[in-house]
Amino acid sequence: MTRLLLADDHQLFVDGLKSLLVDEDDLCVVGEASNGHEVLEFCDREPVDIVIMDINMPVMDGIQASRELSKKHPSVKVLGLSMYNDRDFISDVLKAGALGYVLKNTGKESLLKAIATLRSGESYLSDEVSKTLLSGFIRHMPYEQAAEKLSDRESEVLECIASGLTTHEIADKLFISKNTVETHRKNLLYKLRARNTAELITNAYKQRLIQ
Amino acid sequence: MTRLLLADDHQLFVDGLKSLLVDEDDLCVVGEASNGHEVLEFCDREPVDIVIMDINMPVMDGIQASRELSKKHPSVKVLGLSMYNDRDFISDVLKAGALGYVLKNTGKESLLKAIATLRSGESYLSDEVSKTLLSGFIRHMPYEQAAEKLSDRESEVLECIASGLTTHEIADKLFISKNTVETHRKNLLYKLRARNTAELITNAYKQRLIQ
DNA sequence: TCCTAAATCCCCATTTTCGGGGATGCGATA
DNA sequence: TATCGCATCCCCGAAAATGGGGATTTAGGA
Repeated sequence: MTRLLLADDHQLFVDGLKSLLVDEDDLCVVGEASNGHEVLEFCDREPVDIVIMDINMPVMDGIQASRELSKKHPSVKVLGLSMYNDRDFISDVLKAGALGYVLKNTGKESLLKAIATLRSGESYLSDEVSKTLLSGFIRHMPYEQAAEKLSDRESEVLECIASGLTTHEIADKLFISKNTVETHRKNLLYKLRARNTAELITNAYKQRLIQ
Repeated sequence: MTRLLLADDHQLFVDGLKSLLVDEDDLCVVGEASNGHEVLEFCDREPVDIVIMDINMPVMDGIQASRELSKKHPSVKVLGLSMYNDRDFISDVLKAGALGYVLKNTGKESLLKAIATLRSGESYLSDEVSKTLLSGFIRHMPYEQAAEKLSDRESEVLECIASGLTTHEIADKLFISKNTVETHRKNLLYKLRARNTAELITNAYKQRLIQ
């Protein structure tokens, strides 16, 4: 009997999944969570085999939750669930410790297969997902390593830029010189491979660095 | 017996809903669709009482589908379903002809209530949703009328800006003078209430005008 | 200890945006 | 018909961003 924890901030989706899984007699939904914190709390209290975790959740998202979980409860397996078939995104999820990733637009069979595979200790990626990952690795190898993480300060500056502040205004707000802000801006443009502010913001959104 | 058509591009969600609704003996899921076109096609073929329609779908989204449906099949009632509790968004859905709107993060009960209410010919908005709508109308009245729709050309220019093209490059791409692009850019800044390109792109993302 | 990354600061030339102004033609619609 | 929105085009000056260059300090890891 596999003990499942369902984590999704959309109650309706959780209800649907539960009702979908209740027919399977080797599966048992032992709990629900609507954010990452609740997942961690639940796993502290009760034994769980697999967490079926939506990635986009408020308070603490699925990626952060997977990271924490793999530290505190390495025996708990995480199956990532999301609508996004995006290379960087999937890559983040797997790096965070998830053993599997399933798109929300796949069917019941795929989900059951993923659960069974994870249960046996192997990892599971649906066909579409593994295709996306592979194509990414092949095409964007030089791009990949350059997609460095932003420093805290850079993220802060990025947010300010996105909200429409000019370099000078950001300098005032953060109590630094405008030259410093200019440097951060330059580094952001370089790191996000953008030619100007517009592309910077677009890429930031696509790479989920803001919002 | 109420005939339901489920429209959502996430097969897993559809499967979940179906399994959730199968217990209700006054409800009957007569079909599924994964985009707006399929909804219209299905309604051309078979009688449907209520379409439970995800708003964010590829090919033809729920808003467009609702609009078409209210022309061609006014008897078919639409229950909008989405994760977004956003005033403008909900308003668009209702304007498109949907009789109800339910958030995906509400529970089974809320959905059943919505179906029953729509069945009786009344409209249904969950508590959260109606709160959002009302607060919006009260707070943003002057803002509201100014949130005009963008023209086709403006949207096109917006996309170009977002992808990092300069005014000159956009002019070349669209075979117009750069003065024209400048004018469009100015109008975009005005319409989206942005002070500069960065805020323009940010607001465009927030108002779902791109991506 | 040495090395590196991050954060801070500075200068300068070129390009682009921003925010005013104004103008024409066209098609819809009131 | 007359107005209105849309798309097109034009000019200009001030402000900001862009893209080079260079620099110091501090904190942390190898």
